Amino acid sequence: MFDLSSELNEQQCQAARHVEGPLLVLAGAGSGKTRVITYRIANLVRNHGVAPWRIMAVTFTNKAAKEMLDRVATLLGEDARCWVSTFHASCARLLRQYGPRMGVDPKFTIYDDQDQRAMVTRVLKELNLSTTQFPAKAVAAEINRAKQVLQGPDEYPQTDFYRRHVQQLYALYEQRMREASALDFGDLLYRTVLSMRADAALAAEIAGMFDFVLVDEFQDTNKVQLELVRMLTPHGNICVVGDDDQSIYSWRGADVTNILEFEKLFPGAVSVTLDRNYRSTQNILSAANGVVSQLAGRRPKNLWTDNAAGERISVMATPDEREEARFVARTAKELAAKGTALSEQAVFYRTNAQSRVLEEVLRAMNIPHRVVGGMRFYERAEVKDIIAYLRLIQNPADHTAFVRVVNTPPRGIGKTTIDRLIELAVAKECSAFDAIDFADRDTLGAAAIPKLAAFKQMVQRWQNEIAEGPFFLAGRVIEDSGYVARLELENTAEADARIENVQELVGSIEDFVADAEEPTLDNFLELITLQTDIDAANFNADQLTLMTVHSAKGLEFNTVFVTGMEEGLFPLVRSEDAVLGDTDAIDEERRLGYVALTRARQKLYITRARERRLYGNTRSNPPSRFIGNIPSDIVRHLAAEGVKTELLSPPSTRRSYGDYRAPVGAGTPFRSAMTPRPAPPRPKTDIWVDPEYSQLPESGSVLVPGQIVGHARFGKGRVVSVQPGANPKVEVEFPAFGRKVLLFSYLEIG
DNA sequence: GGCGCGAATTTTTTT
DNA sequence: AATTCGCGCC
Repeated sequence: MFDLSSELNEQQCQAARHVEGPLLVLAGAGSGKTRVITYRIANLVRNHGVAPWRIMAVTFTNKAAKEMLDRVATLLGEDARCWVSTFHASCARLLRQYGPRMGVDPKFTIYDDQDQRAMVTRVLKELNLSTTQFPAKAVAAEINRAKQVLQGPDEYPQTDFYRRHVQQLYALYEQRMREASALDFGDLLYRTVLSMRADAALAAEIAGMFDFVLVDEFQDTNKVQLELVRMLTPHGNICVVGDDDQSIYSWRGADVTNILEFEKLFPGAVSVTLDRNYRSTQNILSAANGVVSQLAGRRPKNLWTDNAAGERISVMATPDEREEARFVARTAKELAAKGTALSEQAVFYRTNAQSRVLEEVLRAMNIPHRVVGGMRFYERAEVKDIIAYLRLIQNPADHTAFVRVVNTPPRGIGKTTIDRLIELAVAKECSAFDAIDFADRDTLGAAAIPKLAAFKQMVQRWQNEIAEGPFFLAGRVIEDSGYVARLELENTAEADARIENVQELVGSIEDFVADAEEPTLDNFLELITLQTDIDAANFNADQLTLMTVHSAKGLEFNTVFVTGMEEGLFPLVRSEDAVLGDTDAIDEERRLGYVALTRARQKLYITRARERRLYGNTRSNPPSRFIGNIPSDIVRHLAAEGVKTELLSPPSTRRSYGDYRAPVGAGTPFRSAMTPRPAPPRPKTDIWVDPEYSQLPESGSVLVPGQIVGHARFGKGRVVSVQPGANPKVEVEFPAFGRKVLLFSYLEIG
């Protein structure tokens, strides 16, 4: 017998023990959610004789899926394999398996947002619509939104001029996607649900595969996902886990009511609240509770802990964002010296734009750091190019891939040629790739035809070698297409960096081939489109982590810096929202604030800049209302000279933060919180000056000629000269490779 | 087919 | 401020 009670607290145990019928687990931050899920699975398997493969667990990220799988394996052994994957991956798998019955080509290619936008742009062109009136991005968003509420082109409301055109675009988009054998992310869910709705036998067959279904992060599910979950669980054995206080993706279609009204949606549901936190100090929890307790309409829970009070929350006000960054850098360094590894510390911000100054300062101070998010590896142009070639091999109808590489590197196939070829393809009702065969002198320029034919032959040659696998094919592509040769010719630091990225891609394909059970091209392509986060592997290096609050969800660190805690920035408010008094938007910011604070285990620093430059202009923001929501007795206001500063702002005499307390009760116009601060006279000492780092030279100049630096490919070398700029370049002399001009960011500084 | 200039755009982004 | 994008011209 598998004993739950010795491993779990009472609530956890109650949840893990639950067997049949709907179960809602409201799991506060740090309450041992994953533990409950894995123990519940173990309980089902060990104590109730459920076959692991009849349990389906759905998560949102591959990382979460992997972690769950690992932890189940720890409890039950490697062979106890349940179906753990993301919503999208599950659907992709079903669509491949049941393709013909679902009206989908089982060899479909998955289009990411970029590919989708390219397709929308094409359709816009085809319908001769202006891209200013109908921005591809907005149209794509509209299509995604429609799919999230299960509206096809026919159901799409044509209520006004704009929507009538979007409807046309949507319809043609769907047609072209079908012709390209392509599915966008939204399609994966939408098509699965649609087919199951249309075909009761199929729905029964799929639902019959699982006896128990479990959904993690349920507060982030949207309507299609809910529908899918319902169709998968006619038996009612559905367990969802989530926290409405951490719902931060409503702008992407996530619908909190799914979790708020779970009992209504699944009658007879049992709900368990996990409100004991094992992660954070009492003070950190009190701070987080302060921020979130202002919310109306949340599921009641009061996170508590047995942990010690811990340090007070440090709140630091700096003159500007540069000083803010220096404070963070210096503090992180000090803490590292005292034993908190950099990898145990993280810096959060509301918008990616804020990372820039932080990066500059950290770089100047030689503090190892990594930025999560931003441009992802698989989204880089050169990586997408090579992948587009691979996609074309697998699916020559893939329109976006074709257009992307038919003239990359340049092989004399111009815009006009491509446009005419697409026209021809539309006329012949085939893919652009196949249309090459129909090209004659009447339809295309005489010079273009042999070039296109040669391109087609090249791709077909690769297709004959498809069985050799992705690693072999990637090598072929790089060689035959002349892609890297062309970059080598350019001989610039940027081109070299791109070559390195291509090589890194090849390396990752090699890893895939070594690890995967079935290292086919198809599997590789599916993996990389559905799995975007490759840097997870490097998480162990001793580096300070920088990321947006959104990407921080689900993670925890010993020490957390939450930066830019200013009205307007965090909570981030666009002026239109403020005029409307958009309480929903502010509520979501509040939950975001809650997520940020609850990531910290031991130490929490909140920083704000009195003046900040953003998008070209300087503005001075009052402190975030969230700071005012933290009980003042657990806050330590930092300013000059560390310790003494506590005395600078005793709460009784100077309510400098209290002035910005959020309006009480819903409906209070947001504006009232924005009332300009009456600017209390502030003592000079309130300005924190760091004697050591304030005089730092501008970024890039930390390198001086003669210095020894490292490089992944060329090893150690000596700096010859430095070219400053947005992307600083460094000329380095390598013993074995000679002089190279390299991008600063590719160098390792010892 | 490539280059260059002006204009627009800048919240978050699990897949 | 900075980067990206699209258009127009050579």
